[in-house]
Amino acid sequence: MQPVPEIGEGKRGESGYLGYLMRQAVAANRQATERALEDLGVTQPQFLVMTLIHAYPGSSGADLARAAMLTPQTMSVIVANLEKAGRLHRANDPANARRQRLELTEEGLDLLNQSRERVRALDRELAADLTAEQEQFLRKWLVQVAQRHDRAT
Amino acid sequence: MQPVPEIGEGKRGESGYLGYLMRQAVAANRQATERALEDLGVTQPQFLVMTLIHAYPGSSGADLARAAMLTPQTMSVIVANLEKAGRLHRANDPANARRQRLELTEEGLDLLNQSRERVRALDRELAADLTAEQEQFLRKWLVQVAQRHDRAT
DNA sequence: ACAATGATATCAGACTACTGATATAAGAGC
DNA sequence: GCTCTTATATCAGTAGTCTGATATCATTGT
Repeated sequence: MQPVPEIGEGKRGESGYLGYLMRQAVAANRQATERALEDLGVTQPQFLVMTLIHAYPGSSGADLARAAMLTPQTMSVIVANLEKAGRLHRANDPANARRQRLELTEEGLDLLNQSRERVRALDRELAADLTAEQEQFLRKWLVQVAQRHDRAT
Repeated sequence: MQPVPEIGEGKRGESGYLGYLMRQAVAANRQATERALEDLGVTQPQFLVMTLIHAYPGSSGADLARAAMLTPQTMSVIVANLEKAGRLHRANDPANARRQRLELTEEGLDLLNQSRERVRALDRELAADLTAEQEQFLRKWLVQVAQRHDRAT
């Protein structure tokens, strides 16, 4: 009663939907990432948001939501969890009473630096078996896929 | 204060983390898929599970969880929502009192057929600009990424 | 026959992620 | 000045996803 194929076989292999294969690969990569960050208590979305705040300090929640392709509501939850853990703090924006400037705390910056190394190592593995041409083709295709559907929104 | 790059620029373009670019592409594709299935009231995970049940009728929740690389608990939620919507029903397994055989209802099968066409159309777009060799390379790489991290579990 | 192990389903709690609705602040146009 | 639109933040509700814990059924080993 379990004729369910293994990864790499049947529809779960090279003959499956491209969309399914992408999701399968991303899911595997996400699990590997979360395992790597587990002992730091950092999730993948939290790592992404800390990275963004570090790159663009003083951004608002709305800014971060746009950058991460998430809704402001979703970002608000992630930011709240990071704040609860003492990894960022909110400051008033002198020019706009509605805006909240988000900045990493010392602890947040420290965690980000530790996390970044591990994530980078995982990322290098992804391209380990590729030639420079293959990697470039891949990157271009991934960006195109994101752009195509983004425009359609 | 919003120097946040557009998709395709800076870290969100070809120079970004491969893992990030993959996620960005998958997120865009998922949004396109959910928009295409919106009026049917079918989500992407629901479409996946209906497809699996159709391919392997009588599977248990645990079987489906393995096939979809999800935990049994997650699958239980999706199955419960599908059941609540009248798209599948549970039947007793004569050989195992614990197991529940999952099967699509008429309505579920009908929805699956409508959904499948739309998803297939989107999937063809993904490969539209690729040569046969490029597509084959891509498929192989995606499967490899999934397999690498799956083995490490 | 019985105990240990494994498989299945499910409860509880947490984090992401969405839509929809609401409230308030800023900016634009008149 | 006043309104209309836009931007921002947040509340409420739903769906998907995880880990951890429990309970029950099946199988295996002795």
